[in-house]
Amino acid sequence: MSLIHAMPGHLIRRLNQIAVSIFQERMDALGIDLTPVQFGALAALSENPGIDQATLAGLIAYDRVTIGGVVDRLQAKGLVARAISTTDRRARVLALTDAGAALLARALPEVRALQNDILSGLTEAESATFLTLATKLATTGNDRSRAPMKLRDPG
Amino acid sequence: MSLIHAMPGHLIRRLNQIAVSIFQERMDALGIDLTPVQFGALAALSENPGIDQATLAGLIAYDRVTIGGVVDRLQAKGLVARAISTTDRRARVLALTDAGAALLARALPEVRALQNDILSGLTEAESATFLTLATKLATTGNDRSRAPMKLRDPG
DNA sequence: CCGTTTTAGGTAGTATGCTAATGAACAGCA
DNA sequence: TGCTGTTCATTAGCATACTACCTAAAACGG
Repeated sequence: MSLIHAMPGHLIRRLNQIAVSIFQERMDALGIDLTPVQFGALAALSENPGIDQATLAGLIAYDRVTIGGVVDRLQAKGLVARAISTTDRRARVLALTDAGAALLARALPEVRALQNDILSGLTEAESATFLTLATKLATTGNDRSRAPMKLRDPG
Repeated sequence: MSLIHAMPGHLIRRLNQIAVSIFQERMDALGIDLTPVQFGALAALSENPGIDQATLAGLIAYDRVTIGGVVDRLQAKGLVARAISTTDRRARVLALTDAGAALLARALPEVRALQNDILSGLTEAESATFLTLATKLATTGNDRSRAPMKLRDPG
């Protein structure tokens, strides 16, 4: 094989390409109009209703500019409600609408199932190992990313 | 942790984000104006001069539309020469310019070095395991991607 | 209370990464 | 030869993902 095919960077890029493709394929088959990123935002909002955009971005490690567009589209689809915070007029408070919660409930088991699909090339043991190592990499490398993950209540 | 943080899809997305960030950081420090994608294209062209865009896309698993824009920018920077094929007037024959070859030569050792940086959270043994599993995943999942890798001379 | 700094969100611009559709050209076959 | 199907590249459009910069507003220090 050639220069780049064995490079971790290229391999990771390929894995992401494959994972996104599997996600979209399954959602299309179900008639659910959600991207991986949009699903992530809905899932995070479901567990943390009432947070603002910056907090949401930190929870799922999205860029703060990117999250604006994502929320725009989720709002346009009627899945997320966005309101100016009563305690901080800069902030936009987010929450799932009923339609958003319903769509998430429909998508969630499918997304869970499709995660196994992403790892279908590996055995059970290999999958567990891969997840362990990937988690370790994502954790130790978190600060290297331009949009690091930030959990709430760091106290 | 929450719903999505343990999902392979999200983890892989994070790894890609981190890997791209490390790449850009290093290239910026060196004053080299190259994205990971552009570097991949240069590396593939270095080993396969004279191929057309579709072949290049297949070699490094880029979408065929995407490769057009990538080549546009590489050409604008004077790194790649693009000419209409003499044997197939649809095709665009690509090759590195001298400047492209020189820049690749300068970038290559740095990119090799930075791959270790991407895996710096893992031990030697863990890195080897991760690479083995990632390669297996990328290989078995290749056809699931919208832009599968296609090697030349499938005979 | 006032001035400085930080933070939330936005715009503009660039680069990937995809779909759908189009035009041009090639390849195969009756 | 001519018809059909395929392939190469491009365009338009959409969705991430980032930088740099901007405004408004909050937080902090004296």
